[in-house]
Order: sequence, then structure tokens, then C-alpha cells
Amino acid sequence: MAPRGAYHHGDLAAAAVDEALRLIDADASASFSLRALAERLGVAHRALYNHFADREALLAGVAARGFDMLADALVIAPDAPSFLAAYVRFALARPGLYDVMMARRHTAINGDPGLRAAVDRVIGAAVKGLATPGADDETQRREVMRIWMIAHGGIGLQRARMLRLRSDAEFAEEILRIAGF
Amino acid sequence: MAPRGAYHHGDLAAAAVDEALRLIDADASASFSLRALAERLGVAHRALYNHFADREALLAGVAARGFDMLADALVIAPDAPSFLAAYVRFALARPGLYDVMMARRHTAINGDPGLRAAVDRVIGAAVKGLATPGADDETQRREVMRIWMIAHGGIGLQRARMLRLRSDAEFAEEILRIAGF
DNA sequence: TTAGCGATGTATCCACTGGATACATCAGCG
DNA sequence: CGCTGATGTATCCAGTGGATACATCGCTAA
Repeated sequence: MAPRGAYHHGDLAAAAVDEALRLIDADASASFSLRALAERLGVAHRALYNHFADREALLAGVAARGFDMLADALVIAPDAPSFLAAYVRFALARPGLYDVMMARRHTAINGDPGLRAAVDRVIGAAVKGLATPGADDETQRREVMRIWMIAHGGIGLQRARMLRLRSDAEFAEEILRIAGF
Repeated sequence: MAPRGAYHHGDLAAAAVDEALRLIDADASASFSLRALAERLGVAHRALYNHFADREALLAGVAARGFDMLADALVIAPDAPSFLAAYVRFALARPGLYDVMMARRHTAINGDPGLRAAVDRVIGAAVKGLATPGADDETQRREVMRIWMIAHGGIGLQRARMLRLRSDAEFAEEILRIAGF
């Protein structure tokens, strides 16, 4: 909307999402305060409310950007095993962001068109990246769900250290075997 | 420790965990404040700090109780499909509690002996409930991980409405097929 | 050219939160 | 029977998300 030297700040909405991503990555959770975020942007904390209805709306913006980045990481996977590996790598590299993405509720996803579109990009990448030629649609759909469940569940359990594995590297190897690759 | 008419309140620690469970179930998240909890117990909010170091310690207590209840729900499952079904039923019936259980970090689980023991009860139930006779230990271990990943991941994706299924009932049916049962 | 309007940002306030410090109460043991 | 340590209370604090009122200034229409 405001490409260059626009008004007071430029494009505060985008800058806020950028900075929020940095803060989230920094301590692997979305525990930052709006005030800390605003201070880093050199702006009164209330200025953010001109672009986001509330904290939740800002996080929805962060989630949308996260799904976009995830889709970028997934579309280049040449086959199912590398697809799964790329997904796991993304989630373990940016755990705070992954949490924000996955914590968004149904209403948020369907309410925010940008967020919905980004999620759909990821789903599209999954359908293509996990396609098994010759299988009917129902089977393909189920295979996407199966891999996604194993990936998402494995990530959560590994992060909670419930699997008793020695390292993330060992986990990355193990999950491929478990998925049947 | 304080069985009957003990001191001022009786057993505030246990009562606090009970009441926290109610609040968590009520709005499907652990968003309650210590003050609201204390008020319901008829006690100054600071009294809780005589039993829990901080909010996180209280939630660790809640998580321990959650794992105990989950283990109770799992040990009676006669075979692998009913085990999976029971796990999913528990998590979808008490989403707030399930989140609290799964959000506990490595340090919390290993630091609190009660929590650790409760987690081990669940793992023990899984190993028994999912046992496939005649398979070697490594295979059994991997099968436990596979089902747990599918269950935990499926639950998370279903709750975020990422799977595009019509209802929790449909999900419960679908996940059994996906697990290969 | 300029008036003023709407978008953006600021100043200040509020109720509420988790947590800290200091003190009061009282069960049970010597 | 008096002391002590466990338990609970009173009060304070800085920090939080959010609200209301106002200031700034680019853009557009006359």
C-alpha cells in the first residue's frame, strides 16, 4: 500500500510482522509484548492498533507469513521423503513460528483471507509433493493426511521430549522409517 | 499430607489442581488467572505460592493429574484400535487439559517426579496396549511411536480444522483407517 | 493553490496480571 | 504451655493488552 517513503513510518503493518518474527524466533515462543515490539519499531505501542485489531490479529498475520514460507520450503521437494524431511526441518528450525501457525483457530483461518490462502498453498504443495501416481483421489487424500499427522505429531512429541530420542538428527532419520520411506 | 480438618484450608494444593482442572475444561485453555483460581477457593491469591513456586509449577501439577487420568483411560483398552480411539477421545474431550499436558517442557517433566511418573504410566500403557506379539523390541518401539505420532498429530490438525473433515466423529473413524486398523 | 479530511501515530489512562515483601495465625511438638 | 514453622493475608510493584482523546500530515477536490 505504502511502497516507499510513505507517511510516518512507511509500511508499519509489514514491519511489525517482520519484527514479530524476529522476536518469536529469538525465544522460540510468541511471548513478546506489544510494547516491546513497538519500541523496536520506534513507535508508540498503540500505533499497532491502527493495523491490527488486537494481539491475535497480529499473530494471524505472522501465521500467514509462516505458512507462505513453509509452502516455499515444500514446493521444491522432489519426492515424498524429502517433502517430509523439509517439513520437519522447518518446524524444528522455527519452533516458535510453527506454534503460532498451528495454534490459529478455525475462525481465524477462515476469517483472515491471507491466512486462509497461505494455508491452502501448503495443502496444495502437500497434495503435489506426496502424490502417488495411479491411486484414486480418496487414497491420495488419505496419504496426505497420514504423512501430515505423522509429521505434525512427531514434531510435537519430539519437542516435548516424549520420544526418548537422543537428538533432532536421530528423530529426523527415525520419522522417515516410521512413515514407511 | 493433611487428610481431614487440617489447618486453615485442608489440602490447598490438591484443591487448587482440582479447581484449575475445572477452569481449564470450562474454556478449553489454561488462560485462567491465579487470582480467579484463588477466589474460587476462598483464599488469598498469594496463598497458592506456599504450594507452587509459580504458575508454571501449578500447571505441572495439573499436567501430572492429566497424564494419570489418561493412563487410566488407556489401560482398559483391549487392543490397538481401541487404544487409539481412547486416546483420541480423551484429547478431544478435554482439549485444554491435553494442551497443558503436552506443552510441558523437557525440564519440567524431568524436574517434577510426579509428572515424570505419570508420563511413564502413559508410556507403559502404550507399550502394552499396542504390543504386537512376536515382533522384536525395536519394531514394537517403532510401532508405539508410529501410533502415538498419528494420534497426537491427527488431534492437533483436527483441532486446527486443517483436515477439512466434517466432525470429530468422522475424524475418529478416519484416523483408525489411516493408522491401518 | 489550498482547505480539510481521513489515515496514521502519540499521550495518557485503566483494570488486571504474576510475583515480592512483610506480617498474622495457629497446629503440634518439646 | 510456649515456641516454631507451616500456612494464609495484606499490600505493594512493574508490566500487560486495550480504550479514549488528541495530534500530525499526505492526498484529493474545489
